[in-house]
Amino acid sequence: MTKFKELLQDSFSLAGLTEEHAHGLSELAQPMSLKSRSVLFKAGDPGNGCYAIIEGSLKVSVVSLDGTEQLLAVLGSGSLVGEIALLDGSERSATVTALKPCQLAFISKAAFYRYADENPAVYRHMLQIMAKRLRRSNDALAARSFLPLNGRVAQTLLQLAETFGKNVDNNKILVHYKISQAEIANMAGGARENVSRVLNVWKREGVISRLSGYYCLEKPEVLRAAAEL
Amino acid sequence: MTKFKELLQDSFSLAGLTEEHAHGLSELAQPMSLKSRSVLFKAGDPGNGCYAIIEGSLKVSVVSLDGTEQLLAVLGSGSLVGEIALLDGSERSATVTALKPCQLAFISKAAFYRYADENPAVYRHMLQIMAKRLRRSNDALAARSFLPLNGRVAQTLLQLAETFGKNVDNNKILVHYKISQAEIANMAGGARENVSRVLNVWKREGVISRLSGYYCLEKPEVLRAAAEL
DNA sequence: GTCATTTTGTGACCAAGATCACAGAGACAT
DNA sequence: ATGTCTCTGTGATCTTGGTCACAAAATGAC
Repeated sequence: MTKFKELLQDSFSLAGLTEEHAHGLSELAQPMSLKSRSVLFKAGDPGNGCYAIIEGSLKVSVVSLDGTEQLLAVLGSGSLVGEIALLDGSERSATVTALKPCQLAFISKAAFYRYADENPAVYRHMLQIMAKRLRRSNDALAARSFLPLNGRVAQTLLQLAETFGKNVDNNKILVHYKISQAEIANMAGGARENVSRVLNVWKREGVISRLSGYYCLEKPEVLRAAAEL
Repeated sequence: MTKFKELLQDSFSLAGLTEEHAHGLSELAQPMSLKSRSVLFKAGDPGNGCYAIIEGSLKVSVVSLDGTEQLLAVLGSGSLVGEIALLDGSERSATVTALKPCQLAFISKAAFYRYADENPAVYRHMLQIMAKRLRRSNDALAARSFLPLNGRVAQTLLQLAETFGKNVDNNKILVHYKISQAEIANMAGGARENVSRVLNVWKREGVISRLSGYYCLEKPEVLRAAAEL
């Protein structure tokens, strides 16, 4: 078996599928890679398949007329992107851009349905993923209307921790991913300057710290409290 | 066949399933009804199934600690509610309350999966619904960060028009659903007073009007322009 | 009808956060 | 090391929209 297929299988397993289905799907997928900063697709493009992230990370965002962007998610290996258009047959709903060099696996619409029809577990799994996404999206929306900026920043940090966090010590979480304030601001929906202020208050209070460029959540419970609806 | 099952079948057909599957599912569903203003379930409750709306309407909302609520959607007959918890096996993600007396059909988790495993078309259909929901949720989030209040109100009106609108004349849309400013404000994410101001500006400009309690979108294109990201 | 309750309209004020304007720090290429 | 970027911190405004406070309408109950 090729290296690619092994990785792909791992990726699907990670995402919660059985060994067997991960293998089956990996047979149907097209390997491809993407340079950092390049765009996988833009909102409005036609969409005829989805991608599994084998390695690397990318961002899902919506860009407004004046060029400001709202990040919907930052995804790492083991995640799926581009499912929405695959599933409802409409155009791509957001823009996806590589943040780091990526190894992807493209699964065409036809291949997906062909395989899933034979293996309903794949459908169940996909539905589960969609449910999680919807849950998160609704949470973000609720946060936008209930939480002040610091709460939204807390939420964003916790979300990043979910995807990129490594537990260290007693419930301290190291976010193993280089991220700028500007990006956090785009996710939290606030101005970069104000995010900076919020972050500094927490840094002074020892709630978070920066270790060689990575954020470390020293007291996640404080953040969780701030993000409470 | 009972009246209930007929209605249910219609409901599922409306939602895009074939006659045959609508019939199959209707066999598995439990009829139930709900008085106006009563709560179907609350965020945090355990969830073991979903509901199809045969008749009536209800709202999906998230309530904050201090009691203010954010409406995620207002759903009418032919829609499905409560799928998220059904699909990811977690607790209910939002609170659902009847706005008008409702006829519902409860589909248990077990019944759903039993039937869907035999009929993959049901899975495909469900995925399509989820994709649409996710799309809308993401749009709302983007609107929250890009659009000023009037844009969000415009978006809300157009969304209501999608669910409850009847086309009349040349592209005028009558929203056949009684809704208060307070509810519009909760959907758009703004204070009721300011929504009132926005609405009045449009009323004066002839963009919208009220016909015996119902809003009528006289110039939907103006609203669409205002809601443009 | 008449009274009560819920919606709606509008002004005056206030506050959270956006925007502007820089200065200092790091990163990294040559 | 030196210069060029891109990131970060912080103060000083400015603006949107939230909050408060009512009055006027509309709706419903009896």
